[in-house]
Amino acid sequence: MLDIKFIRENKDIVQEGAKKKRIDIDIDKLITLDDERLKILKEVEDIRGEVNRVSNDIGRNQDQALKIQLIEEMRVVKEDLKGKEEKLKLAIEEWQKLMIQVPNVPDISVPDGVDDEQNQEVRNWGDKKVFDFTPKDHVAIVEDLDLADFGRGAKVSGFRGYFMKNDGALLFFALWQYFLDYFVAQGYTPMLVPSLVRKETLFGTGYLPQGEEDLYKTQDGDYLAGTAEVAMMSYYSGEILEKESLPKKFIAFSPCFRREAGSHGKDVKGIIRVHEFFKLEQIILAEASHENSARLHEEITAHVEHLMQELILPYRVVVNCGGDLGLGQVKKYDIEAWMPSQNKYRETHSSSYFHDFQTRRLNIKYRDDEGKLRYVHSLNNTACATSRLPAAILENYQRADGTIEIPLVLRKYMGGKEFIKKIN
RNA sequence: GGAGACGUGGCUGAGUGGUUGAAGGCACCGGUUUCGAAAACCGGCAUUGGGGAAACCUAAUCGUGAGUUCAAAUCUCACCGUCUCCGCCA
Repeated sequence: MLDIKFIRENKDIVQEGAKKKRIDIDIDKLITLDDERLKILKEVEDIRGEVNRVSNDIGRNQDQALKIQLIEEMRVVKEDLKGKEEKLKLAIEEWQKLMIQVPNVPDISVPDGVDDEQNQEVRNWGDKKVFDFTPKDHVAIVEDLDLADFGRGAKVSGFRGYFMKNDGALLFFALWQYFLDYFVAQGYTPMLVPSLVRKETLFGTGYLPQGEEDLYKTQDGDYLAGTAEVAMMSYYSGEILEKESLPKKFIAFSPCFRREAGSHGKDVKGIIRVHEFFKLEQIILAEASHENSARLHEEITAHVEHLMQELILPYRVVVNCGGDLGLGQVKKYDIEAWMPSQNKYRETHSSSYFHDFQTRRLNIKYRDDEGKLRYVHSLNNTACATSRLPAAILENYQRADGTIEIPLVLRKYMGGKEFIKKIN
């Protein structure tokens, strides 16, 4: 959600921003609605003022006859007020409907483009490994080494269901622990957060109302979140934070649920695209400064790049084009790991910042140096998404004999083991 | 699932129909005092919208939303949440 004042004062910027995001919205119409809203609001407030004044007179007056006369007068005025209040309510509803559709303005550095095809590579790291054999895809690897079970996964959980087992399961645990250790050492607060969340949290983070079809919903009207960001961002909703406590940095772990509606044909095998996975997510709440947000954005991206380098996984960073940005995002980088079997990079991390788009909806504020209440800025980036990251590791670390070399930094989390082999 | 209690400002806590945006306390800010500090004393101190250059004026806000009334923190209803007890489960 943007500030209506900001929208009014920067009409063209907001309209251009929406266009860049390929979102169809009429800002002029919104402003006309806002004019209407303010006009009716003024009328309603004037009448309320009169009612307040006269009511106070009635309370103080001892003259019974006059009292009765004033009460009668007010009764008539109230009739008029009722009609106007009804009009105001409708005007606000229509206004709000449009307000929540107004996207945040993308940063000037965001390239123009329709979808992820037009995302631009910013940099890449690592040599794509040259295999002297035909590398297997991660599906074949996990099946050959008995690291996952998709057949029984589907039997038990349905389409895209999976079990991780043996060293496949241990690899997940190793990655979580490795990433967690790193972020805790960086001063991040470790959190285990709920996946089962209330509707308001998804509105606040901008996943609703637009993303309804991608979310699982319970019979009680709650939802299963697709990321720990949802619960973590809502953690401080409605609160006023101490400026000295900012930036707050969290490394939050949770199961993640995604319906993947509309992508039925994509990645139908394996653990690249699943309905349920686990993720460590970086979430930051910071003071309201664009420079600060932009700096932190680079920082949360750099953390992941550092870890990818430690894992020796070739990757590239792309800056997402306007059309590939979410409603609230100002700018987003995707970090994509090299997948040898597909001969292309695949997204493993998504790093974005929002300014106060989320916190305005969630009502998270702090008091600045002048004592003024301001909405904090929010940012988030994937830290470690299992399953995608282990899939990349398995493919990049496979050997001719079918075994997997365990990345050096993960060995201590896997009992010192160097290779993943088939257990007989 | 059943029964009950409760939800007031940054915190605490009064307030059951009429200048109550809300007493008192804590915290915070300014001042007096002091060599300096503490203590004490004096003063200030909610948010949001609208108008205004400003002083200031005005409307709304006591969990949320409806309702009763000339007038609601206060009465009614629904919802959300918290707590206590019982039941169920671990």
